[in-house]
Amino acid sequence: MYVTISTDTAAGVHPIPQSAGHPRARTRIAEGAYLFFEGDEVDNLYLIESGSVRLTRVLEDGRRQIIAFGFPGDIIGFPAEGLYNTDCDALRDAVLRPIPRRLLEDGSADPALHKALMAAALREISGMQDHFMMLGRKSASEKVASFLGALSERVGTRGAGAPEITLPMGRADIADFLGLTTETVSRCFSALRKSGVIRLRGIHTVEILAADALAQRAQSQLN
Amino acid sequence: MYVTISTDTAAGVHPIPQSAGHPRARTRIAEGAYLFFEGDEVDNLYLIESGSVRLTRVLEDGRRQIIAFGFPGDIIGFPAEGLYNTDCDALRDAVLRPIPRRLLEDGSADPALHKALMAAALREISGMQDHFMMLGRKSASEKVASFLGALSERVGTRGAGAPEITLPMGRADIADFLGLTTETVSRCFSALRKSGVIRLRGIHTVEILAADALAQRAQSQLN
DNA sequence: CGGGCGCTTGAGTTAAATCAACACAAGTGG
DNA sequence: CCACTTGTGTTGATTTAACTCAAGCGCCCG
Repeated sequence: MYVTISTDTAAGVHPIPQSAGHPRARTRIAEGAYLFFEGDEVDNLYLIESGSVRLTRVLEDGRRQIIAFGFPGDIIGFPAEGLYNTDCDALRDAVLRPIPRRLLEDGSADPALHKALMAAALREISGMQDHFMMLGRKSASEKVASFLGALSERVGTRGAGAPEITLPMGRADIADFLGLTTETVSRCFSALRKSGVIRLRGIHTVEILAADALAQRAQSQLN
Repeated sequence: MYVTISTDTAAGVHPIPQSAGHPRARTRIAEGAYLFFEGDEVDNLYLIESGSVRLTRVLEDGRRQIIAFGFPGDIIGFPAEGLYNTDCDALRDAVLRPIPRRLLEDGSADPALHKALMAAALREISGMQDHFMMLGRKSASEKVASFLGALSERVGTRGAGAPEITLPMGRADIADFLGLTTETVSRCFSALRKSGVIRLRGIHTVEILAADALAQRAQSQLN
């Protein structure tokens, strides 16, 4: 999840063929369990079918950066020099479809899937570039607003009432994704709440009362 | 240039075949000239043969983030949904080998090149993740030290004397790459100079007097 | 030689981090 | 069933790293 990929873009243009990979095989990981670690040999990529995961990098001294959150429809586990380049664990119980690595590297075995994987990798590059802009050049409140806006696009419900997001991650995860502290994230949530842009229905459910105002705040810091 | 890609890794493992693309064709761009803009249709990727380029994204209000610097051996211009996702202009006069986009997307035309391009894209993803860690979780002095260390690895000279880097970019570019201001970058350079880690021979030439100390400072802020 | 741009340095300000306390819910065990 | 612990989130007070504003310097180029 790289903050700008809309559901349309992510799922629509190059859908993963149903027949892909091991058509039947599924990998299940329980909340908190790890799927792989940075430096492990890559055997499979994974298509997330349900649940959500967290891709992290850690510095020796413990500082952590969340590289991405993975939601249903996302493909995770692209190798660099044959190795995973992040840790991956489940935020919520997840079901994944393994896709053998050779289908990424060898175009002849399944051309359609190969193309879809390639497109996913390229989309990942593009999405990460938005994340750069966010990490490097946005204020705390802009970051949080951008994050909520992107999540709303990607995994929000769009029913009759106000759009709603269920956050599978905690404040600390959001902080580590945005390059902030939990306190700052919390304060930004509070500010959005107090100005009527969002409403919190429990800690993990965000109602978006004013999507336009949220979009404003994602680009300029008019409190 | 994504801050951790060593020359070995970048050039060694999956070299771009000499025959690639239009074997003879070359594109030349003069210092300051643009090669492409964000949103342009991608016709070619480019292998940088000489010179250096700058890949940037700009926010409506003018805030700028440099996504990457491109040096000889790098491949730039990976499309997302068929479009370039950054602007690209030359820091120094550059010579580029165009590689038709279809050779990335169609594996059958030139399998070896296709594989090499795929590997380059995957390496790019991995490299960007290091950049995330840097933007999100490192202090200004750590960022600058990391940057100089990475540049030294990538384009430094390693002769008899002290290793040396020729910076093709100005302080403002470094700032926009690291998510800092020019003033802060300048102060970090001065701090490194005053503590004897580097020496400046003119504004664009950095001698690394203590590579070990530089590496230290890239990970922990012992001034 | 003069002008201008890019770099450096200093002083003051500010956004976010840090430090600290507290609230609240969920889970545990007596 | 209630005390107690534990984890997570919120809020407040204070500190600090980096930004902003401002001035000066030096180098390149006409």
